[in-house]
Amino acid sequence: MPHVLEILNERFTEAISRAAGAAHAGADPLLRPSAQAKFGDYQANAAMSLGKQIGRPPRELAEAIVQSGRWEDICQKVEVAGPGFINLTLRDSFINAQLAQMAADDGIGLPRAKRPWTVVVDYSSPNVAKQMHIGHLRSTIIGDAIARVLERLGHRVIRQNHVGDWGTQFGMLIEYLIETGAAAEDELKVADLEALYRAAQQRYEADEAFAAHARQRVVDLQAGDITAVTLWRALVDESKRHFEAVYRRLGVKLTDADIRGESFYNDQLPGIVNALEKRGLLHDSEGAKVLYPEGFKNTEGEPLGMIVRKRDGGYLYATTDLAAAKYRIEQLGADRLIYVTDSRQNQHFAMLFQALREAGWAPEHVRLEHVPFGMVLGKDRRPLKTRSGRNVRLDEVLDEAVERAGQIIAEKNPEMAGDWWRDAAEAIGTGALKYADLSGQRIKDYIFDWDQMLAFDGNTAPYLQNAYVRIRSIFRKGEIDPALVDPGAIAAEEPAERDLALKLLQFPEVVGGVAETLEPHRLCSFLYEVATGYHRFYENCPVLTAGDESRRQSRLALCDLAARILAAGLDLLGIRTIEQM
RNA sequence: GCGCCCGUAGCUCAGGGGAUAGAGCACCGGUUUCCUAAACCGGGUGUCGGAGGUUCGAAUCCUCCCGGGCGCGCCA
Repeated sequence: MPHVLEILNERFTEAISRAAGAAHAGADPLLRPSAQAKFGDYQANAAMSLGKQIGRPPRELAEAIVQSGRWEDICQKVEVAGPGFINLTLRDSFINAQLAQMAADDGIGLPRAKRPWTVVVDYSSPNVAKQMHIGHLRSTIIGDAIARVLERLGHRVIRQNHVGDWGTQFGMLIEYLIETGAAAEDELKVADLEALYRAAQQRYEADEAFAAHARQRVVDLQAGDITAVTLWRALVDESKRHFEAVYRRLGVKLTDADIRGESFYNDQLPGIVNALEKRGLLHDSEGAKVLYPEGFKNTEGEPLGMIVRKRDGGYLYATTDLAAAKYRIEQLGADRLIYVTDSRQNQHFAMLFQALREAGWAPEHVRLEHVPFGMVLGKDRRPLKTRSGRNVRLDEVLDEAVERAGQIIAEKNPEMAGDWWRDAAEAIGTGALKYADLSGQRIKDYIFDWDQMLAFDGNTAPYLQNAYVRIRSIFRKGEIDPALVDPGAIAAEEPAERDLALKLLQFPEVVGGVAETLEPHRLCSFLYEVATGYHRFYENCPVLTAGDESRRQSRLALCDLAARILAAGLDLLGIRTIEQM
């Protein structure tokens, strides 16, 4: 089912090629929702630039486009205004028909990709033997939303959680576990991974003999020594349980099956270096093997390189990233690679992508995309830390979010109690936390502010959840089963109804935009507009007491469609809706 | 030094070639015999960091500058 914008686009493309010549059949009509109500519902801005291009007065060209087009069935008014704007007012019957189609569709008008991509989304990527902290929040939340959106549009999404499960730090951890006797227990239980890490690190720094043993453990581990490997695996498993618990609470779709850590690529690394060497891409620099992707310069204006093998023969993250990308393209069949990491890694990914092209591992048709995001800052505009200067743990953040949400709803709706209250607190608390992260342009740093994210006014999750709750409340009160509402009954009459209807019809194009730009905040802005539109409708248009029955049915159907879009949109963001709050 | 990113209302943020730059918060004032007032309505905010340039048209694109953040070979 083509959505409104697609239909308009098609009509305009036709009209333009008729009015301006077939040579301009490909010209973008530049359709936008109108800036102001008096300019209609949509406006097409192509005549101005196109007129200039082909040497015709823009207004005249606009008139010609209007004359050449077919509008009667979809527009009640098409007029040229100002220097050459074409303002469209959609026909109510067209709006209603589109709404009916959308409402009758289980997918609420979201198209399924005709040629699905295989997309690998790399996100979250916490470190084994460390607690997940605030630094993992954005990648986890943004990555999950992106994966959900692509999945919903019918693409084959492969989540990859590239956990840090390898490296020299495991030597000290293993040595510490042995030294303290924890290793001797039947089942390794690490109450606090962070504490373990710190304790081991302290020993490492304070005791030279311990450090020497730890370094030996690294060698043992790499050599496959049974004791070292067993303890390493225990640490990994323990960490996975911790990750899993956080993901479940956060409502993030990552599971154990999505974890493919750095260690997975270990035995591929020598092959990677060999292959690069064979292609003549590597240079020797003080004993290290270095690849110089074209177009990168260092301080002195000399080529900037990526070290793929250290002087001592060890490998680095660049090597692992190359191996992982190659694996994703060749083994997983990916034609779109998405990396959700903080913006500081911009250059690293630019170089990585260039290297992948030069090595021939990423053919031209494979899209390589880094999805960078800014930092989480405190109100003081400094990176968020605890009072003692440590990273804020994610489980602590979640606890606080839920607790604060619980207090707020207890205050606003004292009748809620028990499981209802607890469930609502979870949904609102975690929803607020996630939405705050998703609703701004992801490239910017964002200021972490509990009061703001949990506010019931403004562009927040609770506001959206409340709009949904108010709709559901109507159906409860009227004892009406939404499944029995007739999608064809919608007849938007009042301005508030019409505004809401037009907004709802934009859902498919907005979701499509997110899939293209990988910017979830566009969906947030849209949902916020849906919610404000709904609240306005709610104030102006009684539903249950609408008077005549067909109007009542129409409004019920509009309510249900709005509820479904709010719920579906929030679900794409990984945020739950609830029945009461 | 080189590179990347950011700079929009007092605060938090949308808007990324189109008409008079928008929300929320905060501040003031309204609205409830009526489906959740957890809402809605009204009131006013701006050298869009600055200067040039491109364009019929610039917050948006280009150049330079200022301010802030981050990154620049054996960590990830």
